[in-house]
Parts: sequence; structure tokens; C-alpha cells
Amino acid sequence: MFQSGWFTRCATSIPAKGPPLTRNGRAPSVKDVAAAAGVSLGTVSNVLNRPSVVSTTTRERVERAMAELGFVRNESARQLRAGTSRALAYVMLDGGNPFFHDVAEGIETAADDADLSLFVCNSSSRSDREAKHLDRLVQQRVQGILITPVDPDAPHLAEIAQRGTPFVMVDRLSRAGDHCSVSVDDVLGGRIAVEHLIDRGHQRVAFVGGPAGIGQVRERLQGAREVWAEFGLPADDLINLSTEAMTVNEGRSAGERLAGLPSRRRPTAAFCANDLLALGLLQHAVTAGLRVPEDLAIVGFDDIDFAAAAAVPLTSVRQPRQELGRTAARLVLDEATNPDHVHEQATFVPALVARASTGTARRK
Amino acid sequence: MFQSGWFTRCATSIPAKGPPLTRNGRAPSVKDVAAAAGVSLGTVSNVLNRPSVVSTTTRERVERAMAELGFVRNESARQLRAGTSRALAYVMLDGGNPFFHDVAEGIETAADDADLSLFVCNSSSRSDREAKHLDRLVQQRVQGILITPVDPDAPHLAEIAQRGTPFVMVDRLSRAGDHCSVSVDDVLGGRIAVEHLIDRGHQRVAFVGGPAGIGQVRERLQGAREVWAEFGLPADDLINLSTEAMTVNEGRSAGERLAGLPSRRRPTAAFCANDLLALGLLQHAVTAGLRVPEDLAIVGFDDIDFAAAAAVPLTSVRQPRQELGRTAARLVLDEATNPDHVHEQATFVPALVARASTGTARRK
DNA sequence: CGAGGGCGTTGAAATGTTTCAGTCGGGGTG
DNA sequence: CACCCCGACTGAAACATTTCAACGCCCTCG
Repeated sequence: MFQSGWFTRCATSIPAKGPPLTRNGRAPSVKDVAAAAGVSLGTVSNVLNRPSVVSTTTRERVERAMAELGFVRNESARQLRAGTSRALAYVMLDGGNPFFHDVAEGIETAADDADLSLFVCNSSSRSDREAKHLDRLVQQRVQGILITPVDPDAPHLAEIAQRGTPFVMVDRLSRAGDHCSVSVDDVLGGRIAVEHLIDRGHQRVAFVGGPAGIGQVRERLQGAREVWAEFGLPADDLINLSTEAMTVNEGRSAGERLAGLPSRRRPTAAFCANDLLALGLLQHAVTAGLRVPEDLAIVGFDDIDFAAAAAVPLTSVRQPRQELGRTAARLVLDEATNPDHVHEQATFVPALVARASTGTARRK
Repeated sequence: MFQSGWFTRCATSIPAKGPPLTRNGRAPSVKDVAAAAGVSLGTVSNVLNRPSVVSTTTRERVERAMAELGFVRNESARQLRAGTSRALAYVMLDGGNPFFHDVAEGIETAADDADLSLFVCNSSSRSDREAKHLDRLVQQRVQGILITPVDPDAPHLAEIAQRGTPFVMVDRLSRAGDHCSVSVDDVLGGRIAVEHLIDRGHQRVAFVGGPAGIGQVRERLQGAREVWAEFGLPADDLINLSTEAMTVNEGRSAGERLAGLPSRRRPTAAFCANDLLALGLLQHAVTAGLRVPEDLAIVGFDDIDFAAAAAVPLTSVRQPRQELGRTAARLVLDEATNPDHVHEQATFVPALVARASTGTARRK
């Protein structure tokens, strides 16, 4: 059946499954339960949805029947009739980046509080997969969709928002802001990071990030430039090392390019647009025999757990990852349930977390 | 509405959503489409499900009507009537561990090929959350459930398998094997890792992992002990450093305990039961001024991407993460569709990936 | 000219719930 | 004793789709 270079299969041939659990082969329905308990179908439904209106004795009888038959409510039928789903969905941009997992966890806590399921999808930064997921979610009639999109201005996103499905953009902003969003002030984040480096005495700094099409990369770079200029430092000494993606690999290759610069142009510090890049850069630096932070200081962005866990713990600009998710979930729920909902663009303030990768304070 | 220490809200008060997209406030149904296109309701369904049986001209008319009305098929109704869902689900053990994300990605590729959605849930190693997710998934009547369980022998898992829902255990094995499973030979993995360390000349090695309740930890340790004995090394020199979880933090604290050992008992190498522990240990070693691998060699397990990305790239025992997921998905699909399905316990063979954290080959 | 046969379309039944207007006794009140 | 109300339960309608037997029509062949 399968062929694959390196696995063995110990087929412990257990032939088939046990007997079908109910007489006619179908899963038991409320009707079956009602028959078994000797009550009407409506009563069973009441036990399920309004237990208080049914007398204790019949309720117990019905519950016993359910247990005996192994009844499980059919959610499709429930949803069809009730017209309302019990689920939220989050379409994350890159499951390989722990940042998004943390956001998802924040969403899930809020969903849990509202007693909703959360479906997590992963577009892996591919627009086609994103579209497919969105299609399916709309067909499922989920109560709300949270998404960190590949392209915040893609037309299929606008469609969904206009269709009336509650919709919140997470960690991104679209030009046309006719929906809720939750994000972080990236310009400020860039400022904080570079101000910290300047504060540590660095006069030549690399910005590592890209592609430039990503709004956050642009804004973090803008913040960096602003503060650089405010300190009166020459623009040429803030070197833009553009990458093709925000991955560890790209961080490593940025490190190579950085090492290739003539020594009088070589920066003494790097500000990376996310922590994955920073980890890659750190790895390259260490293997190249550079000391961090003495030869090269590094600042990352996001403050994922792996940043603190690096061999040289990374200084990073923290985003409130879980809080981002929680807030997004609350907004989407508000839109779903509150008739006079007002779209909001919530913006969080990032904060610097200084660790070993930028050394200890250096007095002026 | 919200209060939270550190975020500002720029509410761009866009009052409400646009007009309801269909006349009566409800989403348009096949009936509406049929009316708009001047055909019967059955024909619309045919366009949706068997486009070939309907003439080109009417098909186009119907499709135009759908587009104009913004019709989206209601999946609940479809599923209720058709009796079959279009989704698989994976309940992962720990979303914070990239290993499981890679498994999920493998599952998703297989699901995609079968044109199914994949719902990813995360139990965060909590049994109650796992149970809640399973409940919901059974209610949804998903086609199959894949799970890396908190406890492979928990009774609620057996219930599901017996209920007839296709069910595959991923990266775990239960005592009662009346269902499919996909896993890796962990004893062999332990052997490989420790043999590699012995090969590099180490005579005192720590095993870092726990709690011992986890089957994999036991088996990896067992493999380590087997090969240790086979080489005639004294059992006392394979030191068991038990941890309370498989996290970076625990790895770090294991490092502290390791450093606290009297120097003649102190191991020259450590085999960690997963990469997170190894990363934590590596971090502790580096901050404590130890050289890796000269003063302490480290082997991890899983070979997550962050292992290769560490400052000192980690030697690790690779599991075929994506392949694990793909195979699991194929098994669950076989169980779902093939009437004479046979339960299989697929076992993969792990492989050592040697990197800098164990140094270069040392001739005997 | 009638029979037969595709092809394209139709209409109704069925899926498992929830909801809601009723029904049925029984007990309290006037 | 009549009245009313209340609590507990019932039965049917509705939800949006799929499926399938049946139907009409046109064409072809005998």
C-alpha cells in the first residue's frame, strides 16, 4: 500500500471493527433515545437544551437511555435547525512560526470562555491555501473568522467581510478598514529596538528583514530610520539587508552577506524584523566565531519563547501575543452577537525585552 | 469594554456592516438560486454535485444566479443529508512543540489530496481539553480522528475507537492495539543516540527526560541502557536526570543539576529525550561557559527545525515528522472508506543526524 | 406511425435537530 | 363547584440540502 524508504510496518492485522453500535447501522438519534426512554422526541431535546424544564425523574430516564445507546448529538442537524454554529476559526499565516501558535492560544482561551470550538487552519503563506480555507469556513457557517492574511488587501478578504461573516484581522492592517483588526504599533517597535542599540553605543546597524512587500517590515524599518535620524546619525550607517522571507535560513544567509561587507562598513549590531531571522543570524555569528554581543549585537522582534531559549538569549521587541489573540476573539464575538457593534482597530504597544544578545548597559 | 495594561485602542468607529446581502435577511439558499435561474431546486443541486448531467446552457444560467446572489452552500445541511462529512481532525499534544506542527503539516497534505478539510486542535497536554475536543469532533461527525494523546490508555480514547469513528494514534502506542497507529521505534532511537556518543569516546553520559510516565521516555532510556550494557560500560555511568516535562525550561534546570554534580561523576555528554530539552541544556551550558561539544556533547531527539538552527547546531535523532502525519492520514482514510480495512501499527525507523553539538568523528 | 431510448429536468422524500403552539391533569382559588 | 393557571410533556413544522424515481421530450429506428 505504501512505499517509503525508511519505515517498516508491523501490521498487527486486527481485521475489522467491532459490531455496529446500533441496530440498524446508523448512529442513534433523538428518536431512538425517545423510544428507548418512552418519551417524546421533544422531551429528549429539552433534556439536551433546557434541562430545567423537564422533571428530574424523566430527565434521569432519558439520560440513562442516552448513555445506554451511546447517543451523541449530531451537530450538523443542530446547526442547521438552530441556524447558529458553535465555532470560531483562525487562519494562521505560518504554522512554523511559534508566534502564531501563541496568538492561537490566546484566541482559544477566549473561545473556551464563550464555549465555542476553535478551528485552526494554516495557510503557510500561500494565498491559494488561504482562499481554500476561507471557502470552507464560510460554507461551515462558522460564527466568526480571524485571520492573519497573506495579503491584507486581497479581494477575497473584503468579500467575506461584506458578506456579513464576523471578521477580524490579526496582526495586520488593511488599507480599507471596514472591519475589526488587532495589531501592534510596528513603527514604535522599530524605534524601540534601534533606540536600544544606539543607547548601547552602536553607530553602524543593519536592518534585516523582507520582502519589503510586507507592511510590518516596512513599518519596523521606518521606525528604525526615524529614530536613527533623530539621533543625527548618517542614514548610510543604517544598512538595509533585505531578505526573501522571515525564516531562520534567511537570517543565516543575511549573516553571510553581513560578514562579507568590508570591515569599515560592517555593522556592530543588527535589528531583525522577527526572531526567526535573529536566530539564524545568531547561529551564523556563532559558527563564524563572532562573539555576541561584543562583535555583533542582535535584536529580534516578537519575543517568541525560542528567543529567550537561544544559546545567547535574544533581546527582542515583545508583542503581547496571547493578548492579541484574546482581544481579536472578543472583537469577533462582539461583532457576532452585539447588534450595534462598532468596528475597532485595536493597537497594542510593544515593549523591549533586553537580554544577553545586546549586552549590559553601557554608560555614555 | 476591555482593560489591559498596555494597549491603546484607536477605535475608528465604523458603525455597522453593510446592508444584508439578501432580501429577507437570510443567506440565499438553493431555493433562491433556483427561483432566480428559473429552474427547479434539484437542478441547482445537480450543478453543485454532478455538473456533467446538466446541459451547458442551464448550468451557466444557474452559475450566474449563484454568483449574483452570493450563494454559498450550507455545509451543515449537505452533511446532514449526505451523511458524510468532509473533514479530518488532528488533536495535537503540544502546540508549543514544533514537532507536532510538522506532523500536522504532513496530515494536511494527505487531507488536501483527498479534498478534505483538516481541523487542528491542541490539547496542550491537558486531559480535560483533549476530552472536550474529542467530544466536539464526534458531534461534528468528522470522517476520522488523528490524535497524539495525553495518555494512550485513557478510556475515552477506547470509546471513540469502539464507537466506529475512524481513529489513528500518532506517535504513540496504546497497550490495547485495537486501532491503527503510527509511531517511531523509540528503543532504536535511544540506541542510535547513545551508540553515537560512545562512538565519540564518551564514557559518562546523562539521560535527560521525563516524567517517566511517558512511554517514549521509557523506551528511549531503555534503548540507551541496552546499548550501554552491550558495550560493557558500567550502568552507574549512564546517569538518569529525570525532568518534570519536555520543555526548554526543564532542559535548563537539568543543566543546573548536571553542573552541580561532583566533577568525577559529571558526564561529558547528554542524551535528551527531545530537542526542547536539548536546547535548554545547550543554553545553560553556553551561559555557564562550557564549550559544546568539547566540555559537554549533546544529542537531542525529533530533529525539529530549531535543532539545526541552534547556535551550536544540535545532533538529533530524526523522526520522519511529515511522513508520520501523511501515513496516519492515509490510514484513517483507509479505515473510513475501505470496508475491509485492517488495523495497522506502522513503525518508522529513526535516523541520527550528526551536527556540531557532538563534534567531529574521533578515531578510536 | 408507434415503440424505444436517451437526455435533461422535476418534485417529493428524507436527513436529525430545535422550537413552539398545544394538550393534559391536577391543584389552588374564589 | 367552576375557573384558571401551572408544570410537564407532546407533535408537527421548519431548517437547507441530496437523492432518486418519474416524467416529458425529441430523436431514431423499425
